[in-house]
Amino acid sequence: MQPTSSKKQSPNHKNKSYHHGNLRQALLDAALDIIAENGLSALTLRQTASRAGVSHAAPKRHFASVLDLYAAIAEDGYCKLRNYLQERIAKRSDASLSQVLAILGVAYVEFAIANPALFRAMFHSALADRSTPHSVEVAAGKTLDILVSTIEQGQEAGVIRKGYAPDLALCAWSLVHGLAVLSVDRQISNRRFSSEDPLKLARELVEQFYLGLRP
Amino acid sequence: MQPTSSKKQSPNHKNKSYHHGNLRQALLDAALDIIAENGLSALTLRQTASRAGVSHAAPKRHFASVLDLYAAIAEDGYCKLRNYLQERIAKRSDASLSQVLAILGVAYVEFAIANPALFRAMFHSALADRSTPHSVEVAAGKTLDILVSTIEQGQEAGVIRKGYAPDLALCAWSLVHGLAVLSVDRQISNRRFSSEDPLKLARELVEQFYLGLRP
DNA sequence: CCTACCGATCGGTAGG
DNA sequence: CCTACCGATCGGTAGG
Repeated sequence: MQPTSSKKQSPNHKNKSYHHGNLRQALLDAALDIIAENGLSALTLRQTASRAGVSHAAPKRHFASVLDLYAAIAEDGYCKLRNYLQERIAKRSDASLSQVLAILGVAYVEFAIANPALFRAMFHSALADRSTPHSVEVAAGKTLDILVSTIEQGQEAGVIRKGYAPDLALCAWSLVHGLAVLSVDRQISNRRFSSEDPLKLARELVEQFYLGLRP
Repeated sequence: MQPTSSKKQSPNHKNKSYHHGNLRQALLDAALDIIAENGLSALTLRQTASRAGVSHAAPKRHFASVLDLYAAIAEDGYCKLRNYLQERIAKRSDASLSQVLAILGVAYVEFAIANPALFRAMFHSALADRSTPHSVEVAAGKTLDILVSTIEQGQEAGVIRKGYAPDLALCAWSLVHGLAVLSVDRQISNRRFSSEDPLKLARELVEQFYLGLRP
């Protein structure tokens, strides 16, 4: 996967008027750059506008507040995550349902480590304080559906134990989400765990603990 | 467990001079109140001082910056978490090592849900952006040691599979940390999961998935 | 989408 | 630990 990056301006095309082809996307890219470089607390509308090369009044058309900006980042992030998960499954079309579950779990951690700023922003608690916008709910639901439907198929095939599929999905999600969060927040690398590579640990973890999903 | 709360001033004792018996603790309590009410982004030194009833210059003696304040909250939080985990184990002195592991896992989620503001602050990514202060590392290490030593004892007793204990501890930690984070961030209650009570889910989750720790 | 303003709030400091 | 300042930055808005 490729890191999100921003091209400030078109190189030789009418530099005088800053009318972007897609200012909204430019602002989203700029926001992720800011978060990646200076952390979540550094994200302001003014900084975002400045980095995107527009005046501080310009973002108003697209994002009424920083919370709206966060929501857009989260929605975009869930879409990217969903695409990444689906790509990973598509590459292994011969995999069994149990293997697909493992692939999803590892891919989730991969995504978080490859896009730490995006991942942090997606789960930033500022979003949770207010009621989550509907657009974010929808995007998150679609992404989570991949996991739920895989589990349901596994139940039909008899390789996953009975139970309410969304609950089992939450268990599987919690496991890899915890590892992803601890990795992104540097809680792991700072300590004395043997595996310097969190992905290696993710594979072992998924392999061992997803036993809890079997009949 | 009792929520952290702050007593602003002594009721009838020399109200003119705001010399607290323990300003540092009063500031920590005020900070948690602010986070609980208005979120992490609302925490500033000035607001903290104001809520503690002192001038905005007063905190300087105790916390040079907001990051120092966060570090102190995190250090305090790890100590509280450790005490809570040990209390929970002490109440069930007859439990087997496998049961102790399950108790620790559920208690971790309980702590997060009972102290959401503290839990969020402990893992606030602002801490992770900078190198974690040594005092926080020490407090976190002591807390994590409860889990590691339990696993080591379980390995000696033959009820936990072989392997580098800190790695196994990280697996167990990731599982409950993921559920705790998703609960605190309201990612669970908003969706279609059946269990309205995250603690009920935590018990099932720990019971099923800690199977991955068995030989 | 820009410039030129505004009031509010922040961290910081001098002096007591 | 307080008061009284300071420069910087923020979100917001009027007018083009």
